[in-house]
Amino acid sequence: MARRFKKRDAKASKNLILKCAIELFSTKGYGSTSMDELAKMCDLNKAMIFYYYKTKQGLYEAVIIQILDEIYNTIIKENATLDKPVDELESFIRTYASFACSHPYLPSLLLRELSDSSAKMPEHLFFHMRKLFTLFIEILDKGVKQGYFDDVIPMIVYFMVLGTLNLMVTTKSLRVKANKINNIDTCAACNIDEISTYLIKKIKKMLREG
Amino acid sequence: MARRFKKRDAKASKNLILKCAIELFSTKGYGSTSMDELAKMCDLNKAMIFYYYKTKQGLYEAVIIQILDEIYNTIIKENATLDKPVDELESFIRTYASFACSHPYLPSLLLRELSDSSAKMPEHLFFHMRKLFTLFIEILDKGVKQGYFDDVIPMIVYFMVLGTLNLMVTTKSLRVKANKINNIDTCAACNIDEISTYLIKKIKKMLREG
Amino acid sequence: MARRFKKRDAKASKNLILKCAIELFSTKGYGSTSMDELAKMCDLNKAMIFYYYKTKQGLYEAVIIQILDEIYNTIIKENATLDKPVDELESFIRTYASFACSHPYLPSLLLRELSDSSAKMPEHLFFHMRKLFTLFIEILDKGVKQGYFDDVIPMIVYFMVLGTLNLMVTTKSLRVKANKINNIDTCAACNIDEISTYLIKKIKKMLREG
Amino acid sequence: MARRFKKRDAKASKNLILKCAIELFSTKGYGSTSMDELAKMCDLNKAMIFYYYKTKQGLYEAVIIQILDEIYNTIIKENATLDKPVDELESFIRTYASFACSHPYLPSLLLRELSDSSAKMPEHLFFHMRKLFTLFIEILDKGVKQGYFDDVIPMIVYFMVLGTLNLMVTTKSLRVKANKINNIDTCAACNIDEISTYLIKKIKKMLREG
DNA sequence: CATGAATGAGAGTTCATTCAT
DNA sequence: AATGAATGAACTCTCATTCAT
Repeated sequence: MARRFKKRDAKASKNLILKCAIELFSTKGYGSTSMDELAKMCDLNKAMIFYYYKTKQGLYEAVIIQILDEIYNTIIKENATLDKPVDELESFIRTYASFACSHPYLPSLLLRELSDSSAKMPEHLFFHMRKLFTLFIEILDKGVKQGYFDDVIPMIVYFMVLGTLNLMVTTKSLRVKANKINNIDTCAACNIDEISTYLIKKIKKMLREG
Repeated sequence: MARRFKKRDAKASKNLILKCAIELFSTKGYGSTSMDELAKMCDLNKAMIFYYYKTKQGLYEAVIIQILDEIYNTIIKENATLDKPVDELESFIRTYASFACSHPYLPSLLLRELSDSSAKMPEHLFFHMRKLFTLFIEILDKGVKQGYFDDVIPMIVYFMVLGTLNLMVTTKSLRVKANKINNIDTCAACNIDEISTYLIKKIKKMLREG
Repeated sequence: MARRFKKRDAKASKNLILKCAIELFSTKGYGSTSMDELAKMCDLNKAMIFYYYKTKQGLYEAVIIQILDEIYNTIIKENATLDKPVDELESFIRTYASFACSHPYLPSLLLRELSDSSAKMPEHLFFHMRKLFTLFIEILDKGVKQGYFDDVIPMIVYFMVLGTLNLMVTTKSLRVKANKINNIDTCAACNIDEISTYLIKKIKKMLREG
Repeated sequence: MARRFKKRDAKASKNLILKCAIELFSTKGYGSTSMDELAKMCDLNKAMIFYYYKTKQGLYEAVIIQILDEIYNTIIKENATLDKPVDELESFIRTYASFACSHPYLPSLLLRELSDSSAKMPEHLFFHMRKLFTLFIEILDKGVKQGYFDDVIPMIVYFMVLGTLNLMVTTKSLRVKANKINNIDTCAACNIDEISTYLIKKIKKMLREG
């Protein structure tokens, strides 16, 4: 006999919604994601979404904060064991890269959000975005003070890292396709480690003194 | 006697729609852009949009192709007068940057499109995307052959350029805001020329032999 | 072969919606009236309602204004031929009464609206309400000046007329029922003319000098 | 240790719900009142409402009965000390008026209910409505028999009293506003005693013999 | 070319109500 | 007695699109 009412595990339900929402929002974008579809995807009643997250926009913000928090915490943990800024920079890049890779939807979501009419971005969401950047700045600053780096504009360097990784991850399938058609080298076979290694090498060289 | 029907030549109407569509699609995303709004924006009947572009998706593709074509043509024209690959690279970057700046919606649209579930991207749209990249490859290749550049993975370098510029342009207002709040250096005051100059310098250094 | 698209008679459609809306709003109240039901009732697509009236609230206001206007115009026309205030008062009452009777939903709608948290009543709706009352005031004023009436507080007298007529009309079926059950005299058999006659007689007596 | 469940005695909770329900139903109408809102208003769990009153409709009926009962009992008590019908009539009017004034939501609720598609009004609710009217009839009858009143149709007189008072109370803010805008005399400054006094005087005059 | 009326499907959101605890 | 999670249906409203004129 099928039960009419699902299990009453609030945390599980709330998390399930968040998890599915991350996937949908990032693959289809905010406007093209429907709450009907989301509800069906996590096999929950549509009303539950609003029960937990009030509005679609509210859910969306929860999604972004969740992602940013995860990255931030992962990076912080990794960097705890290091002390040379060059290593910390490398760790930052590798962590972000592997995170982006294992959460392939995340970059597109961040890209989308960053490129939105950003004026109206809610404060608490904005706050989480700055946290990650501030961490990056500190690493570069330390590197400059200790003589490893020179001529640094943190914001631009930050976007060179994020922009490149995000695009490389999100365009994966596109690059494979382009490679097949035109036989142009789109780095179609590169895995994320190779990409990170190249990027790190180049960023280091670019920031080196002299 | 007032005319019931506005008399505009077809081309003007079609172009007006395209122009407004570019702005809307890039500021709000595909799903959140409504044809009603678009029609109101260009003071034309909604049915005209469908008359000219058949479907919303069709209009969207026209928008992207239009953008890519403009960039491509602009770059081609600029580069016609140059012959050193280093100069061509610089020209490519500056042209793209200033274009992105004067069409502030374009980068977000490209970011959005690139990061979409790209499998279903229509062939002819895809074709235009590759054209631009191929141009970039040729510049780098020439640079390598003539001994200016070394250890080049074109795809990654390409995304370092596009990713950085796109993000710097689209996050402008966000960066200004972050700077005011936290007093962190977000390059809030940099104009597009300064950004380009820094980027070019770093890319050159990074690709230099040795 | 059934046509997929209905006749394109804008005026007819718009009026049909208004007509049905009057009936629904007044029999079920604002909150309990659904636009789905309304659409079905006038055999039109639901979207048409919003096409013509923007929102449910907008439609509701159109309904009230429509009603008030009809009453006002009817009374004005009737009174054009009269000049003694006593006759005008009688005409006002009879016209309103017969109108209320032939539009049995109107009084309930007005009652509802009047008794709403009226602060937020839209200006143009409010305007139409005052028009009718102003007309009533003028009649009474003339009556006082010409020595027919004495000791008049127009607002209260106005509500004695409207309140009584509205209640008598809307409670018709209730009164019939109560009469059957308890054998109490609820004026169950009175028609609107008898009611008006009694009301007029009493109002006149009540306003008479001395 | 914080208690998970609030400990309120049943009666208090049940009454609280009723009290809040009266206010909501009368200010917003049946259809526009939500149980969610009601629960929030009395800081109780939504399920409790259904625990005590089974359905929304059930709660609504309880609300009306509660109101009618209060009025009835108040009037009965006041009239116990009187014996002249003229005084009883005056007492009836004053009591109802002051009650309406101190429970400003009540008249609108009664108006609403009376003007509803009254066929489906539940029997026990109907019963309470008749009780009040029967009381009024008895007063008038006595008055006729003792030669104070003449030419009386109780139902109409009843509605002249109720209709007028209800409208005067519910339109208070509206009348103030209209007075400010148009400078027409809407009795905006009258208090309930002045209104009652005028109404009583007029009703008496109107029912007087001759 | 151009218009406005018409459409069906689906959007986000709220509803009254029920159940497990 | 009391709670919060869960539900399905209904809600207002918007969508892309089509047709008659």
